[in-house]
Amino acid sequence: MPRMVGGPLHERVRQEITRRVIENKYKVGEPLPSSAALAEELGVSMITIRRALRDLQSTGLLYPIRGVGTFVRERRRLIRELDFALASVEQAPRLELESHQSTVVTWERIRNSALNRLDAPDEPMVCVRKIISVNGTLAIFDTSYLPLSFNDKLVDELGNKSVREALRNQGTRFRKTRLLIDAAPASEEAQRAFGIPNGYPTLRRLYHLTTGDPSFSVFGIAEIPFDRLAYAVELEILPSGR
Amino acid sequence: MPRMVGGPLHERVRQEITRRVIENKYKVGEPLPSSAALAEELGVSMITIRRALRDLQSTGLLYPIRGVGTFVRERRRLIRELDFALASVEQAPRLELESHQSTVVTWERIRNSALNRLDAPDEPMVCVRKIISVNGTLAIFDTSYLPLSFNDKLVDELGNKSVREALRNQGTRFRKTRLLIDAAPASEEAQRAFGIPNGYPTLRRLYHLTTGDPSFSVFGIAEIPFDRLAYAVELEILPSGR
DNA sequence: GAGTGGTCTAGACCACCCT
DNA sequence: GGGTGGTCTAGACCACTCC
Repeated sequence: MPRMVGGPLHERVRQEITRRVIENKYKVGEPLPSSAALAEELGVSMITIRRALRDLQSTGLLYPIRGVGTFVRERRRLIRELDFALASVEQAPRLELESHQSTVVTWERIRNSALNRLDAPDEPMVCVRKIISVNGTLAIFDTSYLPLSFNDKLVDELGNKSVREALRNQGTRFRKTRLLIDAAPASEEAQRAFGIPNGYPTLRRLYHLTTGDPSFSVFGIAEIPFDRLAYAVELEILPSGR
Repeated sequence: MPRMVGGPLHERVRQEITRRVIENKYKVGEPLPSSAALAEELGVSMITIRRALRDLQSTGLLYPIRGVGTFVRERRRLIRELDFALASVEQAPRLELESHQSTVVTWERIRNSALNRLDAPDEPMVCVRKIISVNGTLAIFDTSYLPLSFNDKLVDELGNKSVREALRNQGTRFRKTRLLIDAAPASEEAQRAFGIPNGYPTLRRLYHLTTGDPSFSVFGIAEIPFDRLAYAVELEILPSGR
């Protein structure tokens, strides 16, 4: 019954459902009508409904709970300064609550080929994987690689502090940070960590932290579901340009 | 026949096809076997094959050409300095070829709600939409809003130069730039512009350029398919922090 | 005309949740 | 038990490309 014109049926159904969400006919936290009900109401087959719903799940508008229903995802994105991670603790009081969860520490080579672009070495390193919540929302899946020998005290600290802080407590001082910011479909690990579907867009921050010692630098990737966080940057401008 | 264990069939098929692409069994520029051939070879229904192929299209690994076949997408991502757009023309010689295509200039309000986060005004402005190629690849879908009256010479310049350059030639000098960098599923406009499917991840740069005149500032969004471009940033570090 | 991918359909089975 | 979403199947039709 979506009287919208043009395009495949599943697309028109998708637009109709999107419209209803925007108009607040389908509200956050409440389930949509079931696929069967929607199929009957809109006069299309259930398969077409599922197709439309799945497309809307992969764009983050909806999420399914098996055996319960399909829900409207809440959407409010935090904004964080890109150099948030860089200012000293004293200078940039942490306005955002950040907690580090389910940290896993292993000993392995860098596998993620994206880090090649930062000239990451191909040697076994200490690998720290963790999920970071910001303001109570699971937001960041972080994998970092340290050129360290294991050290119980350090491993302990890595559990609940950031890598940067843990290393700072051990006397390491960083000099420079190189970042690559890009987007990518969620990795399989991120899909599991956040419960997001295949292909879900993520914002990534690839980092290379350097110290005075050229043999000691930290590499890593922070993977962030697109609906959780945005980075803010403020730049003064030289005379002109683009 | 994918003997991989666990998970739904379409997922195992997806992994099998991914493996073949990684191992270069399916090469860039050549078509994969047809859905029917894959269905027979792998011993699953064609529908399951199409499901796997569609998932791989939305992650950018494959792309379909109707009536011809499904192909492996070429993948090489350009890296650009985030402040590329900010340095003066003299100081940062443009290493990357950039061409501006199919520019459309209109008069409208800012519709994209993402720009609200940059405190964009709700008044009609000159809106410039264009597709920008970098090094010969369609890479950026740019929409910018200028608080201007129409001006034939300007509209002319907007056609083949960047907004910043065109305004510079009219005497405008920018002071500061606020940026938001995030990810998002491709907008419908970007889907059309780049021929990418619904839900395709994009990297976005939302910008607010300010001049000395508080009533004159430029807002805009640059939308970039995730496989085209990454932003590089280099930062000196204050004493410590995360 | 033969091959391709895209759409739409019906129907069956499963795993899961709630009551 | 009765609801939900998820998977997998078969089959038909269309639009398109290529020969």
